[in-house]
Amino acid sequence: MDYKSDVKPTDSPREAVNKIINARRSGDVVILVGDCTINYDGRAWSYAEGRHSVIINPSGSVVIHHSSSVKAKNWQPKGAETTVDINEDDEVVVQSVRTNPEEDLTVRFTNLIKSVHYEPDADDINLKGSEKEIHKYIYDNPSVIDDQFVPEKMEKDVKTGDIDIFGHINGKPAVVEVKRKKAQQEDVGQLRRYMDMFEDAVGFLVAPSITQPAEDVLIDEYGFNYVQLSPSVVLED
Amino acid sequence: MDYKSDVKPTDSPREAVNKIINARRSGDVVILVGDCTINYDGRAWSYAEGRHSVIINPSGSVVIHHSSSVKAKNWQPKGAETTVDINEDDEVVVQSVRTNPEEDLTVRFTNLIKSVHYEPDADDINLKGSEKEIHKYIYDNPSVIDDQFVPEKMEKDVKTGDIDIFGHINGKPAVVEVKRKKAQQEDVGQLRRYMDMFEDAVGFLVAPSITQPAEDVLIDEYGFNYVQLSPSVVLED
DNA sequence: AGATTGAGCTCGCCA
DNA sequence: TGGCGAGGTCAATCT
Repeated sequence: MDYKSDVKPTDSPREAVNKIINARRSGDVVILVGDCTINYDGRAWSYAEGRHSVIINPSGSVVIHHSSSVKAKNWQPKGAETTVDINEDDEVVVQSVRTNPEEDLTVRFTNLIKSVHYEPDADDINLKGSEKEIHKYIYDNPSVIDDQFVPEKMEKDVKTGDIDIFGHINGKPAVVEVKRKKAQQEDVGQLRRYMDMFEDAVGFLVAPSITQPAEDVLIDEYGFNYVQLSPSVVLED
Repeated sequence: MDYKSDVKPTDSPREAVNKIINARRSGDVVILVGDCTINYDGRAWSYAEGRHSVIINPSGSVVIHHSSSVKAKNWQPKGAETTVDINEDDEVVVQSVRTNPEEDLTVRFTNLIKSVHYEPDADDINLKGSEKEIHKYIYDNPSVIDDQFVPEKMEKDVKTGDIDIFGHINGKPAVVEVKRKKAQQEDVGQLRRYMDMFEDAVGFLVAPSITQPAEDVLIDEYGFNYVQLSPSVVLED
């Protein structure tokens, strides 16, 4: 692998583009750093000027960051057709186009400071906790909901979505909606949509905590139940 | 600005760390590229190994990308305390800690290939469209909802949230809920929550498009109305 | 400081 | 392919 092919500040735009195209042709990730204008047009639109870092992956996906924010300012998901070229004003231009939805992202570098190219790894290793684990924990330990709760099905399909855990309490249908973070009004609404499917059912919202307005609506207005359960309790199991 | 201080593959970990610390001390953005292990522990937890690019901003925010995804694999928002150091095994280690919530992100480089350092810009320029603009457009052009619609208030506070646009039609209260993308069942539920506040009201869901199940519930079950309106129509105005 | 909402959410799963 | 839910969502706004 040739680490010398990165773009340096002294390179002409034409040299820079050649290096970048070569790197992309050999399957490298390319990161460009410099002053640029960014035009995005698609589901929404945006325009920006400033110093950014632009990551171009071999898959065609693009991510653009500015130092002021941890979130990407612009991007293009994998599957986009991404090209790097030079325009009539001798500026390096990155264009990334996707269809369905049709979206166009164009970055024009008025000052390309430098670039980094590197060969991606074949496969990486990833481990993380998920909400599914909490479902399983409750299914295996139904008494955390109610002593009388008998779980029957996880991810039960109904007309308006998936019920996390469905079962019965003393012969009545029981609907359990699980959130791994603080529950809000939207989550109460989700539970209500499921509850509308049944007659005389008992509803539970399970979360590590709940906002006051959400609790008001949940309990006072709908008569559902709140069960406090932290992901950490599940993980320690 | 000294562009020569970037880390090269031939640098020792100790040289690398010195360059990085100097760059960060002078307020530069630092991007590290190499093979690393990533430990995150906080609201959730995760572990990963692989070749990543790590962006460290002067504010302390950190973003970690892998070539396989357009979304950041790990991150730390601005305000985090981020340090770069060397461990007893001569490996470059990035540690980023924040409080409230307490979260720790640690990246250990088993092979730091290279880095890029650059001075961020003082301020960038940003322009983009927002949902507020659509609200204003409807308020100014109420006939897109209904010929009889008379708007009265934008962002009207009610118990369960904010009604986007509130008004009257032939003496009846009218509630308008606006979405800038394809409407789903959740959005119908939101409109319903607002409609529950009034007697004999007329409800409108405004969106560029709507999913079939959402339209079924909206119209057949609740008797509300769907109005097709694209952000692009608003922007052309 | 806490709560709510918007966002080009992306990603994965399943019908 | 479309719909839906999960996510460490973050960032802005207001109370």
